[in-house]
Amino acid sequence: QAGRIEMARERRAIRRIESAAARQVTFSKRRRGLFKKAEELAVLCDADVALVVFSSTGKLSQFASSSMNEIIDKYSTHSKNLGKSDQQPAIDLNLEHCKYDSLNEQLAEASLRLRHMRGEELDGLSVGELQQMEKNLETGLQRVLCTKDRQFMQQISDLQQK
Amino acid sequence: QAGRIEMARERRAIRRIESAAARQVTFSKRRRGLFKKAEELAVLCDADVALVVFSSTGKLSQFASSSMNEIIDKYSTHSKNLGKSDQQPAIDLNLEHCKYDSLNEQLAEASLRLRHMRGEELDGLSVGELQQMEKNLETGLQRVLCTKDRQFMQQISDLQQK
DNA sequence: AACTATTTATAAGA
DNA sequence: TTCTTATAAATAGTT
Repeated sequence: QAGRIEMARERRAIRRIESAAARQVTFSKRRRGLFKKAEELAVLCDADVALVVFSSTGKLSQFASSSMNEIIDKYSTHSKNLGKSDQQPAIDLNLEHCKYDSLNEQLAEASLRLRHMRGEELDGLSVGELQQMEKNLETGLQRVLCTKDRQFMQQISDLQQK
Repeated sequence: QAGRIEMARERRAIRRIESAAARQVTFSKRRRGLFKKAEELAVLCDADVALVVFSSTGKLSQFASSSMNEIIDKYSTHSKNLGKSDQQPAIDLNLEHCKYDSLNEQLAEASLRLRHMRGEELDGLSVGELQQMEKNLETGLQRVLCTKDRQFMQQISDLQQK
């Protein structure tokens, strides 16, 4: 019985189903079963249950006996208080939402700075900003030159050792 | 059949179990089953599954096929992008998710490039890459200097007109 | 915790 | 996807 799972007709080991079609069919069936069980547990036992499933194609399904955000918050608090903090700092949903919004802004800002560094789209900048960039570019250039020289010398001494 | 659930010996309606003792026993049994099913779905169908359960006494159990925080993160992103409709999965969830992922990658890449331009974290770079950067920096510097000069001259001619 | 009668879940096929 | 059906698994009540 070990290594076997619920089945019918034939027994199937618990391993990734290779055929994408069969995997999809099984996913459909089992997902329905899992969600049903989740809800039943919540109702019968007065438990708070949250279930999030992403299919292998990235499609989301979810169930929450109360509010998903509430449960996640509760989970975060709980795991934070355990000190054990499984991974990252506990998840603050609001923080996460902001993250997505600000990601776009940060990326826009970073790529604008990069274009500036390449000397593009400089027209809107003030003289002070241009001077600051000049300073940054000169510093960067010096460091790149130093690093390049160091690498050349390293290569030379490597060759001399042979 | 409606309103009935998996059972044995006797059928039981899906309602909160009043007796605390019986509720606790059922909770134990069903929780085990639910977690098993969750894991099986994840393995068989290559799905990402997160399950959080609080018992009626407030005790936490959890299962996550990968990292709980990662899944919650993913969920947050999705539901954020879904806007109000927090039930039905949207058709382009996958697209949204990819977008978020790639946003992070792009931002990471952009900020690394910026640090390189400032002469930081150069040690991993090849001589060829360093030479390319040197060229870019010099070009950028030239353009910044030209723009700065142009702005100075503009200021002077502005003053002369007054 | 273990048992077991019975109901569900589900794999395969249509 | 849905239906059917044979069979495995889950589980309610009991011990």
